[in-house]
Amino acid sequence: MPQAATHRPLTIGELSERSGVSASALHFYERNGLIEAERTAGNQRRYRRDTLRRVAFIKTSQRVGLPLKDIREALDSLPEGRTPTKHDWAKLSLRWRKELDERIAALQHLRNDLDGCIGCGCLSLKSCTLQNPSDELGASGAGAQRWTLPK
Amino acid sequence: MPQAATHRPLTIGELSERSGVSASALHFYERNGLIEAERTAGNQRRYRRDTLRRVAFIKTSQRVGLPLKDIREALDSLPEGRTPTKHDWAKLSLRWRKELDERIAALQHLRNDLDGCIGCGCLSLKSCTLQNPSDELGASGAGAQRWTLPK
DNA sequence: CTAGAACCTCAACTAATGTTGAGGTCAATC
DNA sequence: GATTGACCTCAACATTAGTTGAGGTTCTAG
Repeated sequence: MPQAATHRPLTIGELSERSGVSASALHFYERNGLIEAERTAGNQRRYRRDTLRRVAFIKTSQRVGLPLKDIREALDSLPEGRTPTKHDWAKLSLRWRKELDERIAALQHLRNDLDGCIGCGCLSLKSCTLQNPSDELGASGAGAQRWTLPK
Repeated sequence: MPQAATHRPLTIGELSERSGVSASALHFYERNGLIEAERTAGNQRRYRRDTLRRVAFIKTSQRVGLPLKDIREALDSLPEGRTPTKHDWAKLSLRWRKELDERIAALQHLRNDLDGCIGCGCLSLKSCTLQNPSDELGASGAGAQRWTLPK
């Protein structure tokens, strides 16, 4: 018995339920170029099943604090039109993991500083690396700057 | 020679320059109860010097992703009216550090999952802890939930 | 074939975190 | 004592990440 049903494209309701992302958010992602859909003759959306993985990636990336703009850029590295292979995803994940590592390092740095800085009650504005994060993060590569909040 | 000048309250321009926070943002923080100021006879703001530390705390907390609402709650634990002592700040910092630890732990967890999950290209929605963070984070205490993005 | 669930678009709204500008006042210096 | 930079308030705008609702269409089950 072939599992034809499991290859049927997903309706927006199905994608929403399976991904835990509301239909309105899916519309929003589409408007912003994060996902795409075919249309039926009657203009309803039909999603390729790998869109599920795409949405999962979006959710996961958001959970670690990335703005959609950055997520879209990353997704742009996936092949257009065809279902991404394992290799495509792995390549993407590698970059992502690197940034995650940097984010963790930055937070640990922050925590250590907190111990010696706010923790002791000093919170000196002049010398405190928490207040001048560019000194520290800048030295460890431009990439880390991406993780500081905008401004 | 006493350093009378160093105890003079700060104008908004001075506070802005020293803290690196724009005057309009300081206005905003005041409207939202994060900082406060005395007024001169001519209605201009004058900040106690410890407001500098308060603003530093706000900035630092924002850098690790906390919303102003939470920051305000934390600051509410500081004494009203008088300059907080070292002890006041230390108490506050202790709580903050705990949350920071939890955030780091959650991110590390996320990164480890990424290795085995997106990293391998599976990103299974059913079983992946990245997709169902409540399973994991929920088990390690309600506090960790605070760190997942709202929604 | 028809009822009702699911879907469509478009516009308006929300919330957080501010910025910008208009129109007017204060204060420190020449 | 006038000028000029710093300050004041208030309202409107910006951005991100969506949600809500109105009004209309499509799909599927009986």
